[in-house]
Amino acid sequence: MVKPRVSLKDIAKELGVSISTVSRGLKDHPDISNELIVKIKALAGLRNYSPNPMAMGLLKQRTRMIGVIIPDLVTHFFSSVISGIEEVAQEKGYFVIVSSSNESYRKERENIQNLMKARVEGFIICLSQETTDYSHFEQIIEAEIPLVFFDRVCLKDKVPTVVADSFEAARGITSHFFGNGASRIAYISGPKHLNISDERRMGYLKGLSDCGLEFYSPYLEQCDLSPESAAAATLRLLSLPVPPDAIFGINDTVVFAAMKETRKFGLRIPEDIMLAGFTDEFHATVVHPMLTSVMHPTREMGRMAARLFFELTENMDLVPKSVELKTTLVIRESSVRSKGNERMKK
Amino acid sequence: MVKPRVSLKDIAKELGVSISTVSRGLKDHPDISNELIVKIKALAGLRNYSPNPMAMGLLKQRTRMIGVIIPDLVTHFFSSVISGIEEVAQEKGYFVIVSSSNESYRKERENIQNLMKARVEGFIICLSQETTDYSHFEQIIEAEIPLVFFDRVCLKDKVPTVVADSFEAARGITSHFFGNGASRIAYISGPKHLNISDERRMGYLKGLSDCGLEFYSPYLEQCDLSPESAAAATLRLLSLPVPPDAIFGINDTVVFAAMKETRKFGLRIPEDIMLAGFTDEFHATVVHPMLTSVMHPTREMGRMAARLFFELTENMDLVPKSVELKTTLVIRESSVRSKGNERMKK
DNA sequence: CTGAAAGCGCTAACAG
DNA sequence: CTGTTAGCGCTTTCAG
Repeated sequence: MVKPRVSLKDIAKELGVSISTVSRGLKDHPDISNELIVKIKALAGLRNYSPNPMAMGLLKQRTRMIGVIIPDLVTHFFSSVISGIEEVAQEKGYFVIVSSSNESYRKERENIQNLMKARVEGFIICLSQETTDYSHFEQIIEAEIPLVFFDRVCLKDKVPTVVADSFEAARGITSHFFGNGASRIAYISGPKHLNISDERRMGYLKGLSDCGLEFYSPYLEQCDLSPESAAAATLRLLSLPVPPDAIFGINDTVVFAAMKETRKFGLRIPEDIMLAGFTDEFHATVVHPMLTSVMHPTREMGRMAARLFFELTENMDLVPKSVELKTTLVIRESSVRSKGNERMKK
Repeated sequence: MVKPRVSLKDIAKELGVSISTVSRGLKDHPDISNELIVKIKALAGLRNYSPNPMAMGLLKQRTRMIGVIIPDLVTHFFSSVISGIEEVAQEKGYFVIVSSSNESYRKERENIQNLMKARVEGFIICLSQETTDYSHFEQIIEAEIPLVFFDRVCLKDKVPTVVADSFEAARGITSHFFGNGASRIAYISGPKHLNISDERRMGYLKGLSDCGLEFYSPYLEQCDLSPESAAAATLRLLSLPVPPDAIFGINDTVVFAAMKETRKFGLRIPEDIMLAGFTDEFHATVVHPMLTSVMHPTREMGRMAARLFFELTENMDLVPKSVELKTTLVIRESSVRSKGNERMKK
């Protein structure tokens, strides 16, 4: 097994002083003579001493670990948010333990239990798609363990949250479509109970009415966020007696699937039908035509979530803050009928 | 701060017995009376007791944490490998701490230092692109801390590794191109010192000679794995007096960039030039034309790395094992000139 | 059958 | 200026 690392005791013995002297010397305690401090530090450096975090943790009851639970690691959005979290966690000397719920409520609960057992100091969580019961979160709150939600959120009166301005963004996409000549605009949403589904739906409706368009309920489609289900929703839309001439989806993965389906259906993008997504993954510029998409400040979302988390650790009585991050509509080929691949910001 | 959790002491006090009795009761020690065991377990369950991992860690000198260092989290390949690692780690009751080196040698060293300080029980690492000096790895080995490499590897005589069959795969792509009518086959490689660059290059050369093609050195291009640098390499290839009629790249990201560049250059895929990638990301089927790619068993690579890791923790004297995982060439539109979007496996 | 005591590595209050 | 002691939560001899 692993070689035991040097401890204060080892150094103390080697120097012929007591353990506490070494401990103090290492932190420049004023009571220790300068020469001793120098000697202690020299030896500690030589032996590559570093304090045992478990001993410290036991003493201070702190693990410096944050538990992060996300629906899916294998996604540009989530992995990018995690980089953001990691960035500020590292600054603060914290480690991040990521567990994926795989969009499963059961797994989400399990992950929380496991991480609580591991004594993480708190949680940063994005709800699984299935989650409609919040008792496991209440449990965290009751144990007075810091908790922050991002993107998919709940219990906003008790828990700080970071989200994108979904409403505004969906409204923006809708009127962008309209401005480019579309009048039969469809939206493929996600599970109803998710805040992001709902807010984007509201923005969509507002966008329609802003443009003087009627809401036609078959144009409001739904999927479970998987490519397969998104493809099926797309097919339903395209098969309508009067099919839409523009579609946007709750995220880019959904729209990539819609894009494939549209092409299979024999329609041209954007000539026959315009497309736009949400999140602006790297791959939006890789597909052809390049995908118009609402760019999320994903890394910043992670950073912000971590910042809220640390605010909370410092003061658990804080009134839960809700941060809404601005998004940007990045217009690309998939929603512009005029020739030219312009790429302009809203 | 966090509420202190119940300890053995709390339960012991409440039951009017000693701490050691509770400790024994919880693990069905034969010396404890059955009724006491029942009472102890009941109360422990009620109070939601779980042993403090730091106390255990201090005692047993084990943290049950694995440090994983990868070049980049925001990539299908790496996040998928990590899911695989997490899967088996979780089975074994281990946690995974992921840090990204961002392809930086400096950061890679730092991450190792930090994780050693955190007393992870060992490492699973994929080298950063910049890494050519291996002293930080030697340090891990000397400390007798378990270490496993995957994908980008080094020190194979000392460290167990999991890689894909790069040589065979590159050879396969080359002859697939040839079989589909290409004769001027180019390869965009990555940094020279990476094993994956080199093995794929060797496979490419073997493939050429298998097909009776001459090696033409301008067709062996190189990039630093960024989309920008891949695009530049592509442009150099396309601007050659006699440009290639087929290109494959060291990974899909590179080829996505090549695809964009090719289109910008005004060439049709696959009519004018065929393309193929490595890794088979999800997005290979999203681009148009769909990308032929060498499918990596990414999740399995993670699982295998974790398995090797645990073998190592159980016996540090094991002879380092090198596992090579089979890949599959998934043929899609980007490399097939006949009409029809066939999708067949090799 | 059960309790007391030592020790894992460290800090901090209390003595000198 | 430096050492001793207690204690963080737990397991494990060693004594009852």
